[in-house]
Amino acid sequence: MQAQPISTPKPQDATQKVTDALALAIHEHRLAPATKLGEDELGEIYNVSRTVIRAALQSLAHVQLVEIQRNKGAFVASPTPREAREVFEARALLEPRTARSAASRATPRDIKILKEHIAEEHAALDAGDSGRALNLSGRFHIEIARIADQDTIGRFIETLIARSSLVIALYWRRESALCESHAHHALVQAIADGDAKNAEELMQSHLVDLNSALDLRDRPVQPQNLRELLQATDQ
Amino acid sequence: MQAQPISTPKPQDATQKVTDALALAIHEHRLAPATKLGEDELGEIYNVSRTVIRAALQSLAHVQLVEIQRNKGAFVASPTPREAREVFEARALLEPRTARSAASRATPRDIKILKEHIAEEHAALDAGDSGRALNLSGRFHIEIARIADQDTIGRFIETLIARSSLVIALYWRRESALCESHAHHALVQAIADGDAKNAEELMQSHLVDLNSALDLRDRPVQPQNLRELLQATDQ
DNA sequence: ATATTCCGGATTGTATACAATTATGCCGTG
DNA sequence: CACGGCATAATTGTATACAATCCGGAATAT
Repeated sequence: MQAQPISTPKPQDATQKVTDALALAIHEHRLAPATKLGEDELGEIYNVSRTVIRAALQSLAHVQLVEIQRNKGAFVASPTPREAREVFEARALLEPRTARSAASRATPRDIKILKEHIAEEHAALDAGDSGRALNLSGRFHIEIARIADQDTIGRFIETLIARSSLVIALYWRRESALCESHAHHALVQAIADGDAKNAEELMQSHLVDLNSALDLRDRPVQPQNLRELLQATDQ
Repeated sequence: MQAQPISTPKPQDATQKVTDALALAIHEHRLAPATKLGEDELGEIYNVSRTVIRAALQSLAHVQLVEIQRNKGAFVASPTPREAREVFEARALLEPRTARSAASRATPRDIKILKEHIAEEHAALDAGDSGRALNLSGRFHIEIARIADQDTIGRFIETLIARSSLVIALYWRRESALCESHAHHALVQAIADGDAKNAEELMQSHLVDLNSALDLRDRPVQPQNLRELLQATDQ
C-alpha cells in the first residue's frame, strides 16, 4: 500500500485534518458511542501512519470525545448518565453568562453570521440531514462564545458541546422534536437588540429545555463491544 | 500475583511520567514562561524517545501549559494580560459554586485531606520552597472540586489552576504576600461545618483577593526569546 | 464436561529512520 | 558597509520497525 500519488494533497498538517474528520463524524452521529477506533484501521482509511492517528486520538481524548484505555485502544466516548448530567450542569453554569456578554458585544457582522448559522441549520433539517443539523446547532452556541470574546470559557463550552453531541446520541428522547431553531432565533433577536438580560434568560431556558428532552435514567450503560455486534453478522 | 520485581523501571507509561514531570516543573516555576522546549533536548533529559516527548507536549498544550507552533516547536505558555484576566474570571465563575457543593458533600475524611494539604503548604513555605507551596495551594483548590464530585467542572478548574500558576509567575506583585493559607483555613472550616453559603462566599472573596494581588498592566511581555536571554550571558 | 493453562495472533507502546520545513550564516553585490 | 539571496545545518512532521501487552482459542488435566 505504498506509492503515494505524485500530487501531495497535504499542504497543511494531516493530524489536524484527521482530528477534525473524526470529530465531525462523532458530532454527526456517524460514529456511535463505544465504537472501537483501531489505529491501523483508521490509518488505512485516511492514508496516514499510525503516528498521525495516535496524535489525533489523543487530541480527541483530551476533549473526552474518545476514551483511551492503555493497551486496549481508543473508543468513542460513551458518557454515563452522571457525566451527561454534569455536562449540562456545566453548560447551564457557563453559557447564560456568555450569552449575556455576547449581547453586549455583538457587531452587525456577528448577527449576520448567527443568522446564517440558523439558516444552514434549517436547510440541513429540511434536507433530512439531522447529523449536520445537530452539528450546526452546536456551532451556533460556540459562535456565541466567540462573540462574547471569552476565549477561555469559550474553549470549555466547545468541549461541552462536543460531549453534548454524545449525550444526545445516547439519551435523546425520540418523542421530543429537535425544535431548537425557534429558541435560537429568539436568542439572536435578543443579542441583536443588545438585550443582555433577555439573552441570558433565553439561553438559560433553552438549556433547561434541552436538558428536559433527555432521558437520563441509568440504563446499564453499554457493554457493547464491537465484537459482539459483529458476531451477529459474522455467522 | 507474586513478588513485584525489585526494580520497577516502567510500572506505568512513560509519557504520563514526562507529562507530570513537566507540568510540575512549570507549576513550581522552575520552567519560566516562553522557555523553548526542544524535543531532542527533553528526550535526552528523560531518556525517552521524541515520540514520548511529543505526546507529553501535546498533552500539555491542550491544557495550555505549553504552546506549540507548527514547525517551530513547543514553548512554555506565556499568558497575555487578557488571558490572565480571563482565567481568573472563569475561576470566579466556577469555583464558588463548586465550594458550595463541596460543603454539602464533604466527609470527615475529605476534611482530613484538606487539612493535610494546608499543613503541607505551611511546611513548604516554612522550608522556603515557594514553588512547592504554590503547587500545593493549587492542589487544594483541585481537591475541593473533587470533593464537590463534579468531574467535568473539576477538570476545567484543574486547567484553570494550572494556567494560574503561569499567570502568577508573570504578573504576581511582589509586595503582596502569599498569605492565602488563612483563607484556605477559613474555607476548610466552612466546608467542615457544612456551611455551603459561607463556603461559596469565602471562595469568592478568596479569588477576588488573589486577583487583586496581580498586576495585569499590559507590559509588552513577549519578545523574550530564549536566545536573547542567553546572548547576554553568553558574552 | 468443565475449568485451567498456555500458546499464537493481533493491537498498542516506544524507538528509530527518513522527509519537509525553518533558521542560520556566508558570500556576493550594490 | 549594509542588504539580499542562496546553501547548509538544525529542528520538527511523518513513516516505519521493533518490543510489550492483551485477547482468544485450543489442548490438557481434573
